[in-house]
Amino acid sequence: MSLRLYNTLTRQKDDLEALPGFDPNNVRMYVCGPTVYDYAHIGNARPVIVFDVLFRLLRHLHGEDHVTYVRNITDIDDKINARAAETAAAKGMSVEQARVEITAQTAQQYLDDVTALGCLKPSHTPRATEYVARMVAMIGELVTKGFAYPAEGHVLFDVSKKADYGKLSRRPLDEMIAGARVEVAPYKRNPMDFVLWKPSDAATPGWDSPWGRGRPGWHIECSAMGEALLGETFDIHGGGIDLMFPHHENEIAQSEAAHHGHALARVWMHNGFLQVEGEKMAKSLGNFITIRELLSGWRGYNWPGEVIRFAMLSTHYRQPIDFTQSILEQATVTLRYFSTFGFYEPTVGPSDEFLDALKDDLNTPRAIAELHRLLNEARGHASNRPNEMSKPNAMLNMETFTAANQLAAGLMFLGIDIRSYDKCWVENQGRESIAQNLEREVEAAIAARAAARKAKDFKESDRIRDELLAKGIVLKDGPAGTTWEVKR
RNA sequence: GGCCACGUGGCGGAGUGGUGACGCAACGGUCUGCAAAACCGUGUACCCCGGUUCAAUUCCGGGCGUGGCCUCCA
Repeated sequence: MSLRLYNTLTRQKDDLEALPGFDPNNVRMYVCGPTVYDYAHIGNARPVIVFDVLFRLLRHLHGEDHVTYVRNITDIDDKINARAAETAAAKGMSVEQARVEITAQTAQQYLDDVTALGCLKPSHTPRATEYVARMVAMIGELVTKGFAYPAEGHVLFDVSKKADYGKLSRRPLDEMIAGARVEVAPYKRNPMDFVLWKPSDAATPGWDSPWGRGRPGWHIECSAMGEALLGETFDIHGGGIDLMFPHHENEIAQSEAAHHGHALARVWMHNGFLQVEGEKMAKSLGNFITIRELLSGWRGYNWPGEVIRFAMLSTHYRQPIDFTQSILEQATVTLRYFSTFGFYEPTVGPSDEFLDALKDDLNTPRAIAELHRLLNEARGHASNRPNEMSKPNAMLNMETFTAANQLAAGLMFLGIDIRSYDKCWVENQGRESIAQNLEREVEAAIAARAAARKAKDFKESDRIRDELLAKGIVLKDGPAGTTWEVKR
């Protein structure tokens, strides 16, 4: 089965490998990365996780050396400048120094956060400021070719020169103009013309250009970085659905205009929007959740990255997702079950059904359903062998082995290393010391309880069990003896 | 105001022109000193109103609801 991806351009699932120009030895993907001025929030996490799974799938299908993934870092932007101006005033440094400091710091936080969510490092993480020269050159080409014009220190893209402008979002130009609520800047020829370059005053970070000192517009950054690292045409361009217009539309206009009309990307992918507890996430509503916050304490728990990631992948990427404490709790329970059989270093790949689900437009919920099937298979067989069930590190026979192995492989494929999961949770509960001595202590207590039970001293045995329960240890009496686990 | 998505059982969430996956929760049972776990089993859903069709949750139209974009917010 080949990889099919829903393409916003065609509004259907396209077979990636069948698209003209696709080269299996050079698969290229670009995803719009963060603007680094503050902690990334949970909404930012969605595309990162989704396209990380796609990155892993592409590497699996075509080989690690044949896939290039670019996720940019926008480190020049008016919000950053505003933040930098504040910091500069407070610390008595130049705005440019402050900008460099803020963006470096925030970019590192971002990387730490998404790493905690199990995301691989992209092949390249270019910073916009490193490509200003290329942006200036590209803007120059657009002016020369008649697609752009300078006006009052700005350079604007003339959308009327691009006949198919609007083809991604499928909104005709006249309709956009009619519906526009924005006040049109007087120097624009056409209300929908957008900025490629804008002037900077002395207090604002800027670069020299043929049109004076200034800074690039947002859209041109991605066009320049994509071209520099992936070439004129690449395979997949991803991002949140809110970026479809105008950002991605404008990227297409600029890049195609600069590249003799050659397509920018073969497939455009957009992940759905995220809400929190049924509402739009907004600072004003008080439901703004950063990744850092989830990891370090939200609603009383330090949610492991694996849990956040799994919760995110339990909904198909194009569907809207309602991010709630409840989905985190459900993900926690599920991963705990999986962990029973997921402790193996997989020696086989994921099952075919698992891979087929992912190859069908990244259908992670279906892939997860397959993991449940594998769990049941592993369990079903184990249940016939009471001595070997329940305990995480139990020995399995060959039948259960394959299922358990495929389960572990599937989880690893999704970027979830179940082996670190229980450890994570124990640490969350602040029981690090217990984690180290846990096994010995608990085993000793279980032995004492077993002796009490044998002597029919149930008062004592219950006391021991309650004592362990108070420490968060749940005992389970099975036909083959007592096992235990850490209660969440 | 214009354009566009989504609306599946108590919750999460696939999918389909014709017996509606899967998981959690619930319920019954086996087991058990009790409980939990495990195992077996059970029930419950396709927003509303029209239309097309032999047949619609699935296609079309309208409505309602939620959300997105049109304001360099993933």
